[in-house]
Amino acid sequence: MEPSRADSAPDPAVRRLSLYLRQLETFRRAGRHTVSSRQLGESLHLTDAQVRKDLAYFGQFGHPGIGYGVEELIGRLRGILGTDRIWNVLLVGAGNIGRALSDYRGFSARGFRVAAVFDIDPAKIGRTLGPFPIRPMSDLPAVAREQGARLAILAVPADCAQDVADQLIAAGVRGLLNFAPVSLNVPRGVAVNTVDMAVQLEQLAFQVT
Amino acid sequence: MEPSRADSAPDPAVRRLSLYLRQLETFRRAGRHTVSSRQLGESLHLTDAQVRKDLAYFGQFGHPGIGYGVEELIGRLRGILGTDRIWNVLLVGAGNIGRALSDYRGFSARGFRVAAVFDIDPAKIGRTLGPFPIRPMSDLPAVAREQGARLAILAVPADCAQDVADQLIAAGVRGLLNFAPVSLNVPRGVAVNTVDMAVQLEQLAFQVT
DNA sequence: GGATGTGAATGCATTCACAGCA
DNA sequence: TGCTGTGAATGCATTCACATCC
Repeated sequence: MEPSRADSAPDPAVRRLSLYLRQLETFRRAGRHTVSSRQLGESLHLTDAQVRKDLAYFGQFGHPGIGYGVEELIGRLRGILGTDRIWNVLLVGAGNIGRALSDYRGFSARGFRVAAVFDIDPAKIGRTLGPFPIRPMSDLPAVAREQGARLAILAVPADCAQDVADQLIAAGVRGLLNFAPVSLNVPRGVAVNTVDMAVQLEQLAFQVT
Repeated sequence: MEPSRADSAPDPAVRRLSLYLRQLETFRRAGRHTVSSRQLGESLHLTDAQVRKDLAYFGQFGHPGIGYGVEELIGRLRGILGTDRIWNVLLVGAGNIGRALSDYRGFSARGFRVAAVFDIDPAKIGRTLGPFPIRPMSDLPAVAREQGARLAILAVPADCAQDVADQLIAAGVRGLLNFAPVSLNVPRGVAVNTVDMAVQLEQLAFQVT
């Protein structure tokens, strides 16, 4: 039995998969060909057992006595996460955060391509954000279909985030990366990931106090 | 016994405290004076028991038969998180993300003030980022001391993040909000919170696949 | 020796269910 | 009746420890 995708891996394990991939790419840049669970773990402040267990949920990728092949494991993890192909991502919100994300190099380096930029503010329509024309929300259904976009980034003010989310979902988007400080309501089958910067700072304030 | 701060609350509970605070402020804007654990939980997709247990780690804030006083609980949570006063935050990195964060309204609304902006690139020194002069890293120790800054935001490229982190810690910073896609090594007593945008998208890609 | 993969044991967070109070 | 606070029970993730293989 060698599931290319786990039947039921713990959620935290899936989150760490991304970190393993990121770290493996660093090892590869450093010219390493093989890495042990202990080394991979130490670089991320995790135990070796944790690393092995996480990877084992998804298959048998290691070589006893040797460790894991860096190149090999990168390929496996990409396959599991689904980033062995390019994802077109829609970006809504041409404000400060939208601008920063529209040409964030970290996205393209990891298989994500911002495909189009939208805004709800009529005053911004027709202007550009870097190389992107800012499009009205009315273009959304057509563009989403053309680009086959299943992911979107929400970089709009809190008070219109739910409304925009609804429109994105109606246009076929299945995963939302939300930068508005609100808890979104979405139907089953749609994934949401909210990044609230103020919450992040609050957590630090608590720990530092 | 009524600990204003829990002796040992689960980490996940502390993270949710920030969400409760955010949601309570929304309830307050809506004019509500009281809220039950069930209502607070539903708005965040949590169970009522979870809400009560989380809050109970920190004290007895509720009124049986009534619920929680919105204004009262906001004050308590601010006190626990340490955001009942203004935090001066240093920002390093005057690129796209740094620019977006330097005037993110969500920070000031929640008790955080960007106090100064730094960059390692000599070409940027002396220029401005919005209202902030971009300062050289050599100014860091003095500014950190003057402002009493214990928190900092790292918005620099991955390959210099560790170096900048070391300098910030040497300057007395105790909490780092890191936007570089790397795992930072810090001494005990320093808190790190890494936000990796590509990792966030990867998680969505996995769930959507 | 050096490393993986994995059942068993541990530890921790969530949920349950109810006593107690308004 | 409505709601909180909390011990007890459950469920889930992590860690341990070892059989297995290079």
